[in-house]
Amino acid sequence: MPRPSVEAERREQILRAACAVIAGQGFVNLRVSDVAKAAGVSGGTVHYYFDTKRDLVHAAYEYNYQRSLDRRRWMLDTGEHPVDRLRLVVDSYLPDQPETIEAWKVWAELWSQGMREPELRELHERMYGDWRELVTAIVRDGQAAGQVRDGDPARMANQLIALIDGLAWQVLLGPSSMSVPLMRDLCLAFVNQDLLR
Amino acid sequence: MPRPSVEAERREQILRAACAVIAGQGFVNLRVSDVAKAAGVSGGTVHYYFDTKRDLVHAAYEYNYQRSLDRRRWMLDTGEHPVDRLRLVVDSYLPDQPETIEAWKVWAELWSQGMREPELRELHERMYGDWRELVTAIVRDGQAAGQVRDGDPARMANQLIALIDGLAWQVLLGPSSMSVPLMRDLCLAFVNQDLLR
Amino acid sequence: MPRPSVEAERREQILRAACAVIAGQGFVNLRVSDVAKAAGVSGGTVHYYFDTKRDLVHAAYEYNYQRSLDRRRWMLDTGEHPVDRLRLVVDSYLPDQPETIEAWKVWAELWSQGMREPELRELHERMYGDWRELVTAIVRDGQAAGQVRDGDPARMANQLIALIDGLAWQVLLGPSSMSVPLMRDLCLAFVNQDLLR
Amino acid sequence: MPRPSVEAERREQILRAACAVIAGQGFVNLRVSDVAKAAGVSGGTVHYYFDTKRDLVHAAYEYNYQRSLDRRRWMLDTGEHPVDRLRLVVDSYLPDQPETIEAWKVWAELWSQGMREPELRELHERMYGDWRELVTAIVRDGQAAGQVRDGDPARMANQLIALIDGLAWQVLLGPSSMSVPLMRDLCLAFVNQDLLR
DNA sequence: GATGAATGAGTCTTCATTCAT
DNA sequence: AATGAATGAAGACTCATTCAT
Repeated sequence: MPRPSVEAERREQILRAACAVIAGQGFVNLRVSDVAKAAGVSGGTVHYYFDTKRDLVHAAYEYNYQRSLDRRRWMLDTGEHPVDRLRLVVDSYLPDQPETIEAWKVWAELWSQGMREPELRELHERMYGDWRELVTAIVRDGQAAGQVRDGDPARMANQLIALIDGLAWQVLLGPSSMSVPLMRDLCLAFVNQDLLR
Repeated sequence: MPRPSVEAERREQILRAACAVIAGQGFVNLRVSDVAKAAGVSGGTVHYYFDTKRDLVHAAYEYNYQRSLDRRRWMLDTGEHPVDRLRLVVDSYLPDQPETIEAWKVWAELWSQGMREPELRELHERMYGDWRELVTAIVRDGQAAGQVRDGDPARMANQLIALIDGLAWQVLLGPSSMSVPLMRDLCLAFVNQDLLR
Repeated sequence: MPRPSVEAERREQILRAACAVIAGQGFVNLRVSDVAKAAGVSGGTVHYYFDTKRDLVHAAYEYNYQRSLDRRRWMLDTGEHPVDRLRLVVDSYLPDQPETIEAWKVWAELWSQGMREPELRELHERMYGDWRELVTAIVRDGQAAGQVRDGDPARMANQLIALIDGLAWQVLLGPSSMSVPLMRDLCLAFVNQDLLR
Repeated sequence: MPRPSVEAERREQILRAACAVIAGQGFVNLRVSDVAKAAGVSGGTVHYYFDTKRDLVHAAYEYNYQRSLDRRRWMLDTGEHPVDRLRLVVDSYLPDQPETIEAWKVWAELWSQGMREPELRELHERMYGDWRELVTAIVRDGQAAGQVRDGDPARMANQLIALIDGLAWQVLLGPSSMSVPLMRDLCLAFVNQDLLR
């Protein structure tokens, strides 16, 4: 009697481990045996689920993205005003929780690798495009509600996102030079000054 | 009578090659034999100048930074008004020339690795701190000249830098989604809207 | 159901090969690929069982010692008179069989390396101490049986062992100058003259 | 005006350094650059005097032997009675002075390598033969003087030498288990008991 | 005579991948 | 479905040796 797919569960367990390892030691230092150990399975098992290291890592990037999205999906459906949703975007992006930090680090690895590998670049463009669209939509909603200035919503979204990204890197690389509260402050200041009417 | 030591020259030749390789294929895929080939020397020679691959790469990051700095040093000494200097900052940072793109990619690798290796993090903090200081100084000059708004110049510099960084990543990762002209436009818009009086 | 772990067996197979290689070409010329070839496994496999060349060689020295001990253990339990047991010691130590010669050569390498490496020195001291103790015990038995002269048994044992060692080196280094029968003769003469009552 | 052979002097300086390095870290770990550094010359210079590492090391063994011989030559010409000369042999062989210890260690390396390399084996046989002959001559003198027992002087010399060698190894490898005074004691006891009339 | 920059062959070691069980 | 023993290709690093100066 086949158990209701142990496979799906095991697969996710491995992907979770892979994200933790990527965040912890970076893709450069990732050995599939590390992932195996972190997942509590044998090296052979990892290859049972993922043909190559490459497949494993790509799947992990995808998984990391989906998880991030799931964590933020409520933001979209919340009844909050668009302006508040914009602020939630900022807050939800702050690398201040273990979860968020891990996600950020995995994301950062994808960026780094995406510069070289076309396939990863595509993956990234898809994900980043979604994200851009999501923020753009909020801006557009804000304009419709008369809370956000006129202007190309895509431009505004891009500026906000870039600001967040740039500051997040600063936080990840030098908490002493750029703290999470300061990052938050600078982002919200931008929202107030440049986006709100 | 010692020959006019060829060491400094050869060392730089190797570092130049290392930067090219890092930019071209990333640190992950860098083999010291690649650097050797790019520099037109033997693998042994690379190790004659750099004990380990690690040393080589760290020195390359440092070299990349110094070169970037040298390329921009004129900006500091130019007689331009502070406002124009701010615009030069933006322009000089655009990943639009082979040179700048290479520098950006190497810089990006350093960020990625800096997240894991304390020594590289320190290197990065030193460099990034310099850069932050440089932009802050221009903002301060602008305020003194009555061209730039009041407000904490460090905050303003951080915002501008973060915006540039975030957009540069977008350009490097997806020229189709974010072009250099658009990046320039968004940065200058920020300067006009948020920094200028 | 785990296979009846093949590890112990394979490990020994590799150690056997390592001893053969050490005896055949010396530690200086030992490449782990030689050991692999001699053991009929891949180079990777050797490293699967021994992290480093160093570990491999140390384990081989230990193995060589244990094997020597096993080969001689019967001497201890034999019902022979102590005097005959002393003669057996001499005989069992003669480098006259392929087996004994190999053991001697490995032992000699350990001596040589033991002069530099503290860890090997310790290993040697432990082994050599055992051996010294073993011979001392026989001498003591001989004294109890009234067959061996009075005197410090440890002194006597040390003299006999040193004589054997010194002569064995001569045999190994110059069979033409020192033959096995002559070595035997000189050792037994010492036993008769200096140890027996 | 050619200086009266700087070469011979420089050559010896290098050989002295080579012996020190061999004694200090063993042949296995000897790099010719180590010898160069110890001699205070460049690596190139070592090769100017010795074509290959092999040549260098062989010459060092030879040099070590000659130096040992020079140090002991007075023993042969001394007016002492043969019996006292035998005791001098023992004393001069004790590894108790930095000089003697170094010589012993180099000698030990030669033994170790001699087991594999025919050329070194020959070198060793020549040296060891000399030494054997020297001790044999003293024994023979002693017999002629009526101080030493009858019997084959070569046998006696071989026993004494082997005893010395075996004990010297014990001292070099484990000063805690075999001290120089004890070594001396055991050797002299052998001389008294077995050689003297 | 002496130097030290340059070389490249030689090895250890790592690790993704395979596969018998 | 899972294991882990075994593999072998890949790559960092060492070091004896060469040679232009």
